[in-house]
Amino acid sequence: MYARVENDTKGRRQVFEACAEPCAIERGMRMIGGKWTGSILWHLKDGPVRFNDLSRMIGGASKKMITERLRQLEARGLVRREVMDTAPISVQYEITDFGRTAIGFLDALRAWTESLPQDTSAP
Amino acid sequence: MYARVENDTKGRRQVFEACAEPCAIERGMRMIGGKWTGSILWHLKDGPVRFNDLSRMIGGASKKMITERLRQLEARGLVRREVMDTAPISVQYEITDFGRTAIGFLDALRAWTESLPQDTSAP
DNA sequence: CAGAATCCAACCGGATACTG
DNA sequence: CAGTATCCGGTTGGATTCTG
Repeated sequence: MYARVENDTKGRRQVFEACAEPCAIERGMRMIGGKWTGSILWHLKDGPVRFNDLSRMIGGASKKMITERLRQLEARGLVRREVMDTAPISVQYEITDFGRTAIGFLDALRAWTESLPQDTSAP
Repeated sequence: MYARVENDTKGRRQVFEACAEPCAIERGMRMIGGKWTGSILWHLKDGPVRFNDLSRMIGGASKKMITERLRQLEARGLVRREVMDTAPISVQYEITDFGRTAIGFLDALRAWTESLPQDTSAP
């Protein structure tokens, strides 16, 4: 089981892939290398965050993207979604223990990127 | 200097970006998270490899993609291209010292991916 | 051998508007 | 607040053909 094909509400074909790539590097990249995926995981590392807060933390990504990536991370077991019974409604996203196993790698990546010469920004 | 815009031979707009993303995770991902980029770097870690050999090592990627990614890695200083004076012509790609600084976390990624349950493949 | 050129369908992702 | 739905232009990347 490596690729899952479903139809969305309008019957359009949607492909979810766990990646059939034999190279571990490549599979890993497709697991957490998607646009915004790493950032989301990173911003969840210190505790649960609500949807709109996450949206604000990751400036540049549209809500659509954030939602898509969160759903993907949830399906892969890296993130947990929890609906709080408040008014107005609020939803919390939390990194799972499994998700946390990826933080080490992400931190190595962060360190590497920040060490680059043309780099003068904050994480 | 973060985005460079050029026109190709047919005057079509081409955008090369060093990524203006303020988040280091995100920038890093765009630096080495492109499709096949990590794999290429990984397969160069043990010494110079020729174009077609690389192509064969990374089954699934078209020559077009390999070429594109190699050019990108070269432009970013992670890889060196060397034309050997032989007949027929042969070209070697070699990882630079700078490129080698990325191998650490690529290996962390590999280890993480291989530890995943549904994983039964070789790198 | 090591690409470059061209074509084109599929996918991506931002903008916008709407909802319970 | 936390999304969903829809539109749509731009980009991606595979297939194919050609070349020095």
